[in-house]
Amino acid sequence: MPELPEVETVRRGLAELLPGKTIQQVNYDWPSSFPNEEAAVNRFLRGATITNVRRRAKVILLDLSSKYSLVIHLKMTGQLVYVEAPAQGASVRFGAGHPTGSLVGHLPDKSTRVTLQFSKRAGTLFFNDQRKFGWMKLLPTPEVFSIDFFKAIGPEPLDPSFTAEQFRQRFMRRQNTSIKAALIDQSVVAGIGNIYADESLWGAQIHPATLVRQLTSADLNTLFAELRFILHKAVEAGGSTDKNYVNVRGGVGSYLTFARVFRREGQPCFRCGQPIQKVRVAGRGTHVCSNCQKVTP
DNA sequence: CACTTGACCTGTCCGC
DNA sequence: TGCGGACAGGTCAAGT
Repeated sequence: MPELPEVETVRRGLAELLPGKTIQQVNYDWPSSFPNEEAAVNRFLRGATITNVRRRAKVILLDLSSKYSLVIHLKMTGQLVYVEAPAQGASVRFGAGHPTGSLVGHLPDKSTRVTLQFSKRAGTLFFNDQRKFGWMKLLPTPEVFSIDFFKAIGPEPLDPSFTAEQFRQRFMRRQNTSIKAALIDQSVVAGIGNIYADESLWGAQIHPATLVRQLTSADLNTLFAELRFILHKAVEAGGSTDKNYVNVRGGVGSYLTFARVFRREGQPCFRCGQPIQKVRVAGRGTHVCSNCQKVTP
């Protein structure tokens, strides 16, 4: 569920909190969540100071003074939550900022996979991941972008130098698939998942099942503009909290209060008033107004 | 090569 | 109330 806006929100939160902090203690309980050799952890993570916090696609990079980086993918249910307390535990106001109120939780909990405790009582970072799809990998900083994951990742959609022309070009080799499948394909453009694919396709009035080859240049130009608008709006809102997503303080994102189709099945379309439908496209639950998002003939 | 499907996991919800 | 199954959807491996 964390897509570009959620991961960027987490990155910003970490960037305010972590640089200058030194990792004193590391605890982990699930191999696939933390696939690192004990020796490497001792040499390059314990005792290292965090120097920088970066993002590429849906991945967060914590650069370390050891010249290694902790590369983090949250996948579906990953959370990075910081508390100003030692690792033995602390209360967190989960859901803070949500209109229905907040829930006080305690960390670590049963979804905690990795705990990083900082020295000089500088707090604790918890990596929680209910479904265990996410991971934290320790890699030499100069080599992080050489791993298989990054080799096939497309450009950053919010990079100011990324143009509509380049955006259209990226779809050339995905002519025979649906526009939704192409949009969530990370090798075409980075960072887009189910929420912002549906939202931007509604904005561009394109039905998600439309084949790429059926779209005109004008359609793709509109989609490019809508996608950038939606992603900017979502970053501004601190992302979307559907089920699991929280920011580094346990608070929720508010984009879904602006959402036009996502999780609005049965409710009236803001453009034409017809009920939003939930269908299946590219193997994903897909929200669409079939009245005003026409399949291009 | 282009494209689709299943696996990885756990929690929630729905029908019986 | 419990129980099985569908569903949630990011990425990769294996399939057509």
